[in-house]
Amino acid sequence: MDLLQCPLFAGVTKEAASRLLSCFQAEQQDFAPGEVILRYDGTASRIGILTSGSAALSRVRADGSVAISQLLEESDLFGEIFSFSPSLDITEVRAEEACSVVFIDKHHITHPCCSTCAGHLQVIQNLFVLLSRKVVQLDEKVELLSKRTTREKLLCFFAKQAAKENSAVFHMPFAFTTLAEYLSVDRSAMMRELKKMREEGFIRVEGRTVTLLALPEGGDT
Amino acid sequence: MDLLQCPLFAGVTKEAASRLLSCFQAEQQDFAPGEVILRYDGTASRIGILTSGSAALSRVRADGSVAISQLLEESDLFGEIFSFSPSLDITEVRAEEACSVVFIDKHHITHPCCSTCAGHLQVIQNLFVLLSRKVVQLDEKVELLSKRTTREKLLCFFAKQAAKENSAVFHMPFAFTTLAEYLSVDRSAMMRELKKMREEGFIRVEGRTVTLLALPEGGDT
DNA sequence: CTTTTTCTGTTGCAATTGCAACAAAAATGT
DNA sequence: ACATTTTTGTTGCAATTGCAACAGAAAAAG
Repeated sequence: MDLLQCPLFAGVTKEAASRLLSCFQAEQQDFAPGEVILRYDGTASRIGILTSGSAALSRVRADGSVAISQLLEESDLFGEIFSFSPSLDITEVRAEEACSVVFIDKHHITHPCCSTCAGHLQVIQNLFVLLSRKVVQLDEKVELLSKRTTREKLLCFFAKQAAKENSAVFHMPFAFTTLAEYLSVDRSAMMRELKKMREEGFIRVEGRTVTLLALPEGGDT
Repeated sequence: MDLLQCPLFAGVTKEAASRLLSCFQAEQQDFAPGEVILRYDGTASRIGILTSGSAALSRVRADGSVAISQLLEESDLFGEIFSFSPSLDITEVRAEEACSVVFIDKHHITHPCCSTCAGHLQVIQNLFVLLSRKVVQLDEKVELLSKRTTREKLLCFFAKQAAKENSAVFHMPFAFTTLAEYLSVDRSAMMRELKKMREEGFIRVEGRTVTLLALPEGGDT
């Protein structure tokens, strides 16, 4: 995606946007799949905006196991300001697909260098909207993790995914191994539960295509 | 807390703030402990700002069990815009202590009626800061819930609490029953684990005062 | 087109967890 | 001060889960 067409600059003219970018001292950077985009280390000044590709924010435990905290897609925000003071777990953002990222120092956003700049106010409003979206995403994650059993977590995730694609047949956005890290459950235990659910006729799984045959709970509305 | 001294109006003169409040068509309302402040029902227009007291945003499951999603304190934000489209669970904000709340329609914030209003830009920036804080809180919650075992959840929670009070001896901000709902685990199982941890000499518990005797993991730095 | 790596699928076993049910203690209301 | 409600503390038991270890399938790399 073109940075200037990114939701961050919605409602701002191209000219104003490019002026703002230099005013913000924005830095653009590309990342290959698997590369670490940012490792949280106490430096909480930069806000990252994913302008293309996909990435994951995860906590790597001392024993090496990984818990995916957030899945980041186009126009998502990330950065250490949005994180709690670090635990012993390593917190990092890693590219899933090839990514383009724009870094802006938060200072430039919250303290307008020139409030007269056309579009600055608009950008702040856009950031507000993007941040709201992140809150929604995190809230969704909390809902998932609040489910007591693996089955409930799976059903809730599937229901949300089905709602997104507006069909009982939907596509897994990532591998089952990744799903286990996202739901923060043991992979083999998750596979076992998945098998049970298949046998009991709740779902059908063909590769990464899943069909909800009976949707008990956790969906929208 | 006086609404005009709330972080939302930081850096805004009293005069400008009261002008903005009427411009925003802000509505102030008080709630007694236990009262429902807001039940999410698909009406996603109002942003709530808790100006005094404390409240909890929770999901009530079909079987009646409760999962506390967020604990809200002075100057916290809430509202359906920050929530995922509702599941079958009831989502509600309920007062813990006596609360004062100000409701503002989001429209007034994101679409300035009069961008010339002194302080409007400042309020939007303040909202950005408050929202960032909410993201941090939610991220903290996700970190807690991502822990696999009840023991890890407890230790992580205790470590954070100790960090907040900057002491290995700290005070539980709410009842153990509430803690179980917050960690989304069975209360009796949590008590059992707590007992084990006491016996193994990890912690000491006297009423609502907890002492961390050995802090293994999950703390800050 | 191999080779290597990652992902899927499975299982036994031990440990943890949720559930139900209860008694005692503490807090709350009248 | 007494009655009532809520919270704490406990336990047995069944079910779920994590862990470890593995084999085959699929995907990625060379």
